[in-house]
Formats: sequence, structure tokens, C-alpha cells
Amino acid sequence: MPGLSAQKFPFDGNSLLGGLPAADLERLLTYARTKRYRQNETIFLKDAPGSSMMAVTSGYVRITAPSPDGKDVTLNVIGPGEVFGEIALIDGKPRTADAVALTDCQLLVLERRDFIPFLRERPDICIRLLTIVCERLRRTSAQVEDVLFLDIGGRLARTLLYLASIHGQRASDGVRIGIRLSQREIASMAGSSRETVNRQLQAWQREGLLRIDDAAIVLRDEKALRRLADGL
Amino acid sequence: MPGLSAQKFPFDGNSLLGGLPAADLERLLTYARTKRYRQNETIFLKDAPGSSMMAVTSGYVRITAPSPDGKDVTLNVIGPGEVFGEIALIDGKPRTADAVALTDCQLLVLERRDFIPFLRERPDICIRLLTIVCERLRRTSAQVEDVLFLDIGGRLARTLLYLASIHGQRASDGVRIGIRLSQREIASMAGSSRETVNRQLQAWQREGLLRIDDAAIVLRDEKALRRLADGL
DNA sequence: CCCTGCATGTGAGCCGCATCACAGCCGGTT
DNA sequence: AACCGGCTGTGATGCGGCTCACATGCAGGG
Repeated sequence: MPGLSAQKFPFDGNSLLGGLPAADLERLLTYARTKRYRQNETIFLKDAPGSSMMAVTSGYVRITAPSPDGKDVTLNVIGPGEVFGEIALIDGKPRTADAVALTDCQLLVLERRDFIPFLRERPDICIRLLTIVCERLRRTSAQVEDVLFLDIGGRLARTLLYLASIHGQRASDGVRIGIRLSQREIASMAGSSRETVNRQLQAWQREGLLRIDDAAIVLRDEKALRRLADGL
Repeated sequence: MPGLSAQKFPFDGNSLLGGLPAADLERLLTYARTKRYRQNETIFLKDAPGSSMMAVTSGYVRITAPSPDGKDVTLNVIGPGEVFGEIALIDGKPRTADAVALTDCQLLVLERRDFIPFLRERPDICIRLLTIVCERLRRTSAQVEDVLFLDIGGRLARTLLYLASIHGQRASDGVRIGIRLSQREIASMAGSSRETVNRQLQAWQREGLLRIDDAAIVLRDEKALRRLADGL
């Protein structure tokens, strides 16, 4: 399979496929298809049957939950080196959320029928997959707590810190959030409304906690934000 | 190990340990300790280091998340045949929630150092554990959606239907919820306040959707509750 | 038996935040 | 140009549900 070599993918030691012996990785890639999506293109929808897992090789994917009345909440943003859709791959049931390309992106698609046999003979990979799913579970549990215990201020602070932790770039006066997100999208991540997010951001800007710089947010006082994220 | 035989435990085909060849189960039980807890006794606390997983052989366990200001939310109720604490067993990190005995109960405790080697040589068990963790993840994701999309009416309806689905007993005029829970505990499951839950239950009783019968709830109109649980 | 504690039932008030409703801006289209 | 759709920024309004406050009833303990 020309062009698919282990070195070309951004899979580091923490990811499912990273740190694998090159031979194994090559073998897995033999089964994988690559697929490209344009910004805002739908990758899959909740409740659809699905038996594949995706690994992001470039770009970003938004995982969202649709609400009965048309709005939706962003549960996660998946970047290069990470996988998503692993639940349906493992248990073969319908997808639990929508996946939409946040930017143009390229994915590696692994099918259940190829992957499960691979798992059967490679318990170490299986255990690694277990730890990845556990990590997800930790994050999702934390989200339940966030929504129940924090006001939107706290949730927004968490969202910003999370975004900074995965896409932070050092700036002159703080950490700049690397991906371009509209306030509507940020609100959808924090589980709030666009207007409320806007007001909160403005207030924090006035207080000097952050700076809104041409549609990118620069966190200037991470300490204070962290306090807010912990419920004061 | 006297007294520990496979037949004595209520592990059916869906649970981790159910459906195992008796020889495997016997071997696992060789490593396991059994432990008893009294009602309201703490089994473990969030953030504590923990490397064991528990399987419930009798009684019920409440999994709760503590809030910064002393309240807490009940994330799950674990009954006979089910396991909990598997996250820390798998990844070795601190516990993600508190576990408290809801009733007197008896647990089987499996240690990481015993279980991981077992997993390494038994990929089928490993895959089964994967599906269990996935099931948890599905439920937890659904909880995030519930909290974000549903009002307390909807959440309470869901809580009642969930309780009925795991502990329902047919009654003359509907399904009776089998475990005794105070309204405060129900509120903690629905992520609401005791007062609000009380008012909602009263209203539904007036409308004939359910009946409160000596501290047990009988669902009389599941269809209507299901509609409410789906956001009307 | 009274007292203390905990569960239930209900009213009143208050506040966070979603919603509605605009206004100004920018970038792309025709 | 004029136009449209998306984004941002802000005020006004309304309501769900949390909190407080208090009454009642039941169980256990001295």
C-alpha cells in the first residue's frame, strides 16, 4: 500500500497506534483506508450503525450530541494522533454521537472485522485500547460533574483551559488558543448560549483575565481561571 | 479456597465474569478476596489511589461524585452481578468517584497485579472487559446529554424509568421500584434538589402517572413518563 | 414519654441564564 | 454597488428551579 508508512503519522506514545512495533503498525495500515473530509462535512451521525473507528492524521473533528430541539453540544474535539468512534468499533452498536469535520481533515479508517481479530492475538494492544477508553470515561465523568456543579463561568473557564491545554501557544502575555473557534462553538462546548459566553468573555477581558485578539483568545491569568474552574 | 465456587455468584452472561469456563472463574476467584460492608459504609473515595476492582455478590453500591460544596450526585447504582471500580484497575490512576454501600453488601475484590496478567493471556476476557467499559461510556455520555438537554421533569422521569428497568417488580397497577430510596437520594440521582423532586412526584401522582406507596414508587403510566424522558 | 433526627410536603422569594430583539461588522456573491 | 449570511456585542424580559423556611409524621433512645 503505497504512501502509508508508519513514520508519516503523528501517533505518539500515548495514542493507540503510537509506540507499536513498526511491523504491527504496517500490518494494521494494510487494512486501513484513508479518507478526507472538508470542513463542516459530516463523518457520521448519532444512532447510525457503524463498525469503524477513525484515527485523525491531520485536522480536527468535532464530536457533538444533538438535542431534541435542534441545538447541539460539543463533547470533544479530536486532533492529530487521536482516535474516535472506538465505541461502535468495540461493541458494534450504533454511534453515540455525531462527528463533524471542524477543519479539513484526513482520517484513517479501521474496520471492526479487521481490528477485532487483531486484538484477539495482541492482548497488549487490547489493554492499550482499554486504557484509552478509560481515559475517555474519566473525561466524560468529569463532564457530568462539571455540568452539575459549575455555573457557566466555571464551565467556560474549564473549556478555555482545556482548549489551551491541547492547543496552547505561548504568546507575549499568556497562552493563546490555537484553533479558530466562533463564540457559538465555544458556547456549544461549555453547554451554554452564545450570548452568555460573549458577556462572560467581555467581563473577563475587562478584568484582565484574558484578551480577545482578532477572534483568538489569549489567556492572561491562568491561575484565576483555574480558580473559577474549580468552583471558586 | 473454601466457599468460593463459581455457582454461588450471580454472574450472568452479560457480566464480566459470567459465562466464563468454570475453570477460569475458579482460578480468578483464587486471587479474589471477599469483603463485606455495612449500609452507608464508604468503600472508597474519589482521588484515592486504588488498584482494585469490585464485583458485587449481594447488596447495592452507590457511585457518587462529591461537589466542592459538600453535596453529591449519584452517578450509578451497582447491583449483584455487576462490577465497579474497573477504571482504576485498568489504568492504575486515582478513583474517579466515591463508592458507598447503599445497603449491606458483599463484594469480591480483584487486584490489578493479579488481574492484568490474567488479561494478557486471555484476550477474550480483555475484549469482554472492553465492552463493559464501553457500556459505561455510553451510559455516562447519555448522562451528559440528559443534564444538558432535559429539565428536571425529564431527568426525574429518566431516573425512575432507569430504576424500574433494573429493579422493577410488577405490581397490580404498574411497575414498582424495588429498592428503597429516599427522595433525597432520588434527587441526587436526577441531579436536582429534594424539594423539587418532591413537588414533581406529587404533581405526577395527582395526574395519575405514578403512585407513592409507603416510600416505594409505582409507575402507573410508563408511556407518559417515557415521553417526558425524551423531552416531550 | 419526650426529645432529637430524619423523611416528607408545600409556600415564597430570588437569581442565573436562556431567549428575544437589535445594531454594527466583515467577507463573499451577484 | 447593494445584498446576504455569518459573526460579535448588549439591553430587556421571563421563567425554571434552587434555597430558605416551616409544618407534619414517624422511629429510635434516653
